[in-house]
Amino acid sequence: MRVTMRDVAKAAGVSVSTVSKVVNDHYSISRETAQRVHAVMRELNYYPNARAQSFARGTTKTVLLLAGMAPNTAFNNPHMFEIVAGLEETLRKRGYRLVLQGTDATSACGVAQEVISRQSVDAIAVHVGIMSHPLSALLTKTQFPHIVLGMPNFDSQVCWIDNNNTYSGSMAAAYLTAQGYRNIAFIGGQYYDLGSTHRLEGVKQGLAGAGIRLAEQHIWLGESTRADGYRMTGELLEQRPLPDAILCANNYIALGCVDALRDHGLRIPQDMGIMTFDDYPFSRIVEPQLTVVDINVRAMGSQAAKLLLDIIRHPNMQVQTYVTTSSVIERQSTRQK
Amino acid sequence: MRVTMRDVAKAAGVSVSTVSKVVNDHYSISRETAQRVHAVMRELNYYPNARAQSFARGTTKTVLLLAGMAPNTAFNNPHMFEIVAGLEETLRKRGYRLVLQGTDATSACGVAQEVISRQSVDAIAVHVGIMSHPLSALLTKTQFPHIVLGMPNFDSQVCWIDNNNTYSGSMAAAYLTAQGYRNIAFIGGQYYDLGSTHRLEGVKQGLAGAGIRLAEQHIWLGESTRADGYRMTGELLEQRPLPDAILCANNYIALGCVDALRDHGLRIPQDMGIMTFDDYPFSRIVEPQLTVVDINVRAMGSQAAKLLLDIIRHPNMQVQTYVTTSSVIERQSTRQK
DNA sequence: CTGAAAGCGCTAACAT
DNA sequence: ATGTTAGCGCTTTCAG
Repeated sequence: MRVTMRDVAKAAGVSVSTVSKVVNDHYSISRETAQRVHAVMRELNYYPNARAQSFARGTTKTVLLLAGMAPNTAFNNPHMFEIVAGLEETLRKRGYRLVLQGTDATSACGVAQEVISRQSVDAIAVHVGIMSHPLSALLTKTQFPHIVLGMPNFDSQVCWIDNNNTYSGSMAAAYLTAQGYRNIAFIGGQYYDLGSTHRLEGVKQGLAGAGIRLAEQHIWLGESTRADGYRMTGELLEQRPLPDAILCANNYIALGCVDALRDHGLRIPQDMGIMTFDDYPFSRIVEPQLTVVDINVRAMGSQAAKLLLDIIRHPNMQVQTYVTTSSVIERQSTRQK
Repeated sequence: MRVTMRDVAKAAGVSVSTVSKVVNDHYSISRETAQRVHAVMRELNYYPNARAQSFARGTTKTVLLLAGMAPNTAFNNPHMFEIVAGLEETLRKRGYRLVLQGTDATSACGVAQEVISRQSVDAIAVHVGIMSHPLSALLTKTQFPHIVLGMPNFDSQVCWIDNNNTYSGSMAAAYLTAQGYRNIAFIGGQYYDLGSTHRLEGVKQGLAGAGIRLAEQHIWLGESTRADGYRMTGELLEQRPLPDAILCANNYIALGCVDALRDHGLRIPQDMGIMTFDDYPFSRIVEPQLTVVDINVRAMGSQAAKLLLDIIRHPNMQVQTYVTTSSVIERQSTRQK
């Protein structure tokens, strides 16, 4: 039979409540009894039953992550799992566990509803990819401790955290201008792609800071695919004067951009500098390896965990925050000073 | 205040045990009472408290995954997270939850020890990347429900599941011979890389089945890196007669192989066929896109979940099994018939 | 500083 | 078919 607190209490000649206090480092316990009880616990190989603890305490020390996990998600969106890893690590260090639950945008709200009602976890993290209006309403109405990983693309009172894409954009601009580029182009996603839009915004700001204007005919927006990156680059290359560097909003677009430059016989970086965002998945595969603004999404996950634990303590607190975890990684696709 | 079973019982004019039986679909409950109680539950918006359930039942309906999750794991090893997704999906469909815990090979055993003693989960899945002798001993000694994802590279009595790399190897060989290739080479990882070794074994078998022998000078083994793939391909190309196709044990090696062929002025697939294993991460990026034996690791995760649930029911059952979830994806790196 | 005792909300014999 | 009741193992007042 499993050894319980009663067994320890009996063997140590104290009451169960004393054992409980020892387990929980209660201040009122004397050094001697604490030591004695600890010795007995070790001797009997006692470990408190986690289920009983969470029942008695009314908390699970557990956080649920709701995210889309359709087939190939790990391949198509490794960033998400890197955020998860950061989240888990920091939660673990603070005594919490992360439970994973795959779902989609339509059923996420129902799942959250049940989890909240059943009190099976202490808080919920929601990947922005499955956010919806009903879920947003549920979270704000119940005030259940939560955080959304990524800024919702609609107006919402939920707590969220996202990386500061605007800042990353201005970092890219600052880097390129520092390398002497003066005539920069941007190809990216459309208005509903908030990440791309913010990066573009930051690029404009960064360039403005250097007294440079991003010409309208040097901004191309389309789909975030290799194919559309190729197409946009083609169109861009028909403009005169040619830019001296192209900033791609993400890896997929960059991949098409590189293809297009090769097909046009333009050398990187001699004829054209290339820079993009995120160090994955392709930036190190293409020839030449790409200079990027790397975004440490794991750090963002870690930050999300910290915020979430704060929110658990203060459930009515609202946080909506950008974190900056980016840095430039200089490679061969831009000319070095 | 939260609504409990007592409230439901009172409002429905029945006892708590009846409510409990309704909640659990006990056979002894009449249709009428079941309906009435359900109605009350809905009206009061009652959901059973998960913590109390798991305390009273003595089970958590939860599985723990122990895996290495150091920074960049999601980028370097997306396969692992795809397995996780498959595991989670199937567990969820059967009423179980997956909790994630990052750890490393040295601390994994202690973590497992504590989890088992505290009974905080019903079973453990362990990624083979963090397996160790002590952990193996712990799992076999305690007979705690577990499954190792991947075959341990040492002799062990633990339960494990792995994909059938030997079979995948023979599939590759069968495909290449069917396309008319007759003089095939293999470049892969060294003996301790079990995946590569098994693939090679399968390739030999498959070729033998077609009456072809894999010549010793056409087998090169090294590190699983782009650089070593490049090196091995270079050495291979000094052999005469040249092979008509090269099988690469994985994407990293294939990447270097493609580089080397390009540098030697050999066209793919006109001068040399290329084939590799796994559809990620690079097989679709390189020019031309690579024909591969795709291994559906998500299906393996799903299979692992099913086995684990069996093992929970029969804790003394031992399973050590290979699953075959692979298929050939024909692309442009091999000549088509 | 320590102990007694009342729960936490549900499950599962057992009785009716 | 339904109800009674004794736990599950720990936490947490409240007395002492």
